[in-house]
Amino acid sequence: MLKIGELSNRTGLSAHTLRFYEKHGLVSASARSDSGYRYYTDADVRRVGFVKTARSIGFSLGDISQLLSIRVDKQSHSCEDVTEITQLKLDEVNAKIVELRAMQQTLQILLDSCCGGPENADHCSIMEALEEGEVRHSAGSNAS
Amino acid sequence: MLKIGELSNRTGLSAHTLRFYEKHGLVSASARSDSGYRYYTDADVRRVGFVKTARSIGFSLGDISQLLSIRVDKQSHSCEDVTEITQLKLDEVNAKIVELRAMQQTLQILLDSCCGGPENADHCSIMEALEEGEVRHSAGSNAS
DNA sequence: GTTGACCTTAGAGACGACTCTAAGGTTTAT
DNA sequence: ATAAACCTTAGAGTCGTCTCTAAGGTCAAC
Repeated sequence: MLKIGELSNRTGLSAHTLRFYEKHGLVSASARSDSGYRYYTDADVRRVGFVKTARSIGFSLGDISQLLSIRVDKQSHSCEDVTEITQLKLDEVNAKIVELRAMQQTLQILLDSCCGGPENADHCSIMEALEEGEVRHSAGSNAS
Repeated sequence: MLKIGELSNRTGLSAHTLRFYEKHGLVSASARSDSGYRYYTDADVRRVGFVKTARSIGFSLGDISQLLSIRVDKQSHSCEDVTEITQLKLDEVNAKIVELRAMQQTLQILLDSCCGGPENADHCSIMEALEEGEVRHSAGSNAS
């Protein structure tokens, strides 16, 4: 039975984050002391580990919610349920990569077109390209 | 001299967005009617176009702020100033791509490891991998 | 019996880029 | 003269994931 600070030390997640996860229904302490302190069981610790691993792969808290509800009742769920979530995530990631590659290309073209020197920017080809809107890019939008 | 709705139609940016940009110092109307309506000049329209183009490439509003201040006084700025912003953006984009590719790989490995069938998830290898934390990935974090 | 490290809660703040609302004032067409 | 379509403002809400604060209660050591 760990207190929140001990769990925090063990997982590297802050106590704040653990409470935040609890508020969002991801992980809660199985027990509380009389004074209200959270006490985490080994099962809780494993659940936190699961969340942490899923998070590190890039699953959103919403995804993880779904995965957790599969986890607590694996009998009632199929591998297909799990792969569906995973596949959707992969699709998302792939879509983002496509977007970012378009940005990458455009930025590289702009950089290649400009001398980058100490000359004044009066005829800077990057500025001109932005001015003209003459920027080819297959996918668009979404800043940092 | 265009009113905000006309500019909105012409640029595809909503009037809300144009006002939002103004609030953040990106684009304002050069003139106002007696009753306070914004009137945009051709120069304003070009400035909005510049913002829109830069945005479509992936520059943040902060980046665009910097680019705009170069734009209004190109003499005092060098190509280097412009390429620096662009290079930083490219670095950001590249870093994100690396991150996403790590996620992509991990997700693909997980998908490959699982049958994805209608069997119950009791021995699902994806769930097991998340459980064990046995997930290899070179870069991590950041969900959708 | 007090210090100091720990814990509690509700709620606010941060990031970025919008998006929308409420409560009005103006312009244009009929 | 009235309706419809436009415009104004300040400010709140949205998304996701925390991160922090204020104002206190609790626990272990000395």
